[in-house]
Amino acid sequence: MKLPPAPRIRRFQRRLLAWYGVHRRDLPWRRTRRPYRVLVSEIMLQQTQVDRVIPKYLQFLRRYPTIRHLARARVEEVRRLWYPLGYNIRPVRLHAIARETVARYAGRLPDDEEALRRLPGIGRYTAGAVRAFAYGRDAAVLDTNVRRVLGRVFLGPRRLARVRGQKTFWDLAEALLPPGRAYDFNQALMDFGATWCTPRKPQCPRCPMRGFCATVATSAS
DNA sequence: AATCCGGGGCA
DNA sequence: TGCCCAGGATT
Repeated sequence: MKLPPAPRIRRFQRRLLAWYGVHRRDLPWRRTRRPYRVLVSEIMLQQTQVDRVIPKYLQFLRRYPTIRHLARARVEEVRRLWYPLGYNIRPVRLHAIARETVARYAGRLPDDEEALRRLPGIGRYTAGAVRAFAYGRDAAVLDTNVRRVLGRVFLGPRRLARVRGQKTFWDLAEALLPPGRAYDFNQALMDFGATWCTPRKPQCPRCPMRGFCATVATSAS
């Protein structure tokens, strides 16, 4: 697809980061960059809302403070502690990641995409999240929030309706990433989608992207 | 690229 | 009830 022109990209980056400075959420996993904690949060957040993850994240880390604690645990116990987050294959895979990381990587989670994605339960999103949030790398993330924001702002309803796969969105997410600021930019993008550019009743009237958003421009109101 | 996966919150 | 949620694995 045709990527947005450079000036628009810069304007989007600037306005998103400015918005983030004012409206960002204070979430437990933003208080650390330790790879293990980032990993636990990202696995829990797969298809699961932030508000349901927070208490379980804190409880899980109290029970398994390090990746070695988790690796030593019995999988059945980990599975019980997971309830009621759902997708109960996730704790099994997280436990397997802990054991494999201790066994093959001396307890240090890999920071390269290929090694991360060989681990069970880590796909493109989670690999990018670990690389950006734990290791400060310039890695893009694409989740349901980012997809909605980018689809609205840069594609608009007409083009959006014709998009099939995820490639368009990944290309956009990578093109927009400001080098050296992937942590804040990715967190900002997800916060923005979760609290401003929401599925229903988005905050268009006071949206910082209003001037160039491809969707607000076509909406009746 | 399409489908399936588990469970809870909310309009 | 139906939609939505910081996706990944399998086909």
